[in-house]
Amino acid sequence: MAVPRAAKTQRRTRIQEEKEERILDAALDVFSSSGFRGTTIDQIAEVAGMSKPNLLYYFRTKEAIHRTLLERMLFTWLDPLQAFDADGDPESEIRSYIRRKLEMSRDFPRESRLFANEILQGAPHIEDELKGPLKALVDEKAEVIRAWIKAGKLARCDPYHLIFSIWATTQHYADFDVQVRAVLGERRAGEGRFEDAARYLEQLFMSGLKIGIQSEP
Amino acid sequence: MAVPRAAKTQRRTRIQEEKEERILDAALDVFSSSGFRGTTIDQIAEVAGMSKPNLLYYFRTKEAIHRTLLERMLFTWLDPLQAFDADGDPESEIRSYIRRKLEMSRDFPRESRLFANEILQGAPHIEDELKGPLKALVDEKAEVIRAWIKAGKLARCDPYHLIFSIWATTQHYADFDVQVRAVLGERRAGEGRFEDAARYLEQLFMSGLKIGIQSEP
DNA sequence: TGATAATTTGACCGGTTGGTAAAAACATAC
DNA sequence: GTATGTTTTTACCAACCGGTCAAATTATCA
Repeated sequence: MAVPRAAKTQRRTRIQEEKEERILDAALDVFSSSGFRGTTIDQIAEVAGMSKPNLLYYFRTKEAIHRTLLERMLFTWLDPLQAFDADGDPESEIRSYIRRKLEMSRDFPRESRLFANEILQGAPHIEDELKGPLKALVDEKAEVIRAWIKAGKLARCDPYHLIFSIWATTQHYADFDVQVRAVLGERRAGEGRFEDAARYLEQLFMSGLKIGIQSEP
Repeated sequence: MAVPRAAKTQRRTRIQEEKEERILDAALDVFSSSGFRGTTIDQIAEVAGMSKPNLLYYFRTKEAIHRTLLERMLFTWLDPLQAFDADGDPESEIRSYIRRKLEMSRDFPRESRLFANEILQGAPHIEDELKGPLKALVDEKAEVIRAWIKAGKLARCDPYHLIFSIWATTQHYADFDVQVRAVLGERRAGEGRFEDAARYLEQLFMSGLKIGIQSEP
């Protein structure tokens, strides 16, 4: 009897781990650029270099692959915001948050697009995660920001929209990559665009929030 | 002989115009939330309240509907940037550009999501539009911004990334609407969120670009 | 080595999908 | 009325899609 995913040995074999990883990597490729419904198992199988039934031996359904990817992604997604430290000072905390998020757009664009796709379609698979853990985390960090404002370390502003604007501007470079490249043209669309973006965003947010500037009482 | 779309009369009849409009509206609904491949003709037909073959009498293929929507959308999409006036002053021009883009996110979220979907999938249908007309327009406006900076009316910054950041922050409220609502919670997710966003973004960009502030020579 | 379990394959299935054909139903002009 | 052109419907098809099954192949280990 061939029960998938090694029910007998319980411990996953080397070959299982490798194949599952290859499948998830291929699936991330396809899902992130075609969305859930736009992706076929055959496409994933082809990218992963195996037959469809073989792939389905490791993941029983298309949904199972997608679910696994979303779970992994959400975890790393919340990570930078977790690191936001109430005891740090606003300047370095916000600055490094922006930098980290931008690095994620540069290094994990597929994950960003997978997330964007999911949200665009109305977040059918992760609505609970958004309303639960994500909201809780943002609420917590918004409170931190509010405290900084009260302490006069930051310009008065809506903490939620501040967070939204950091998400939007940084993820833009992953999600709208094609557009960014098209507009910048070949000459400026190299890897340097991320450093340019970092410089610009730092300036925008730092002086936009009047961090380190004591003008206007 | 029944040639679709009135080849004989040449002029489109009232009934044709109405039906085509209904189809496009329904298609915008479905395409914007499911992407091209994720959308079925049957879904569009059902939302439009007609049978699939009847729908295909007005648009011969799924692609034809999609193409029509994208063309229309691109036109209105570039409109606010067109309005960017070199002879105006930076403060009011940028301020009103942000306001307009945000209004578009509020009033035409489906169009925004249609565009986002297309870009996410690598812009297969509009790559030429991006590299041609869009790039040309942005190049032109970037030059305007550069001139403002040279004239000391604006903080020194990369004009392209300035434009990107306005796109990103404003469109975020349409494309990531589900997430925004989830995070804000029921209490704050009403229509007022757009006014909050407008206030916040105005502050961010106005003081971020040091418009009207003469600190630091 | 052989026995046993894990992996891979090819053939297949029912449902869906984009799209067609032809004729029925409807509108319009004379 | 009838003739002509337009719109809608019914029935259909071939390709595709997610997933199953049983048999064949390969790895593991006593």
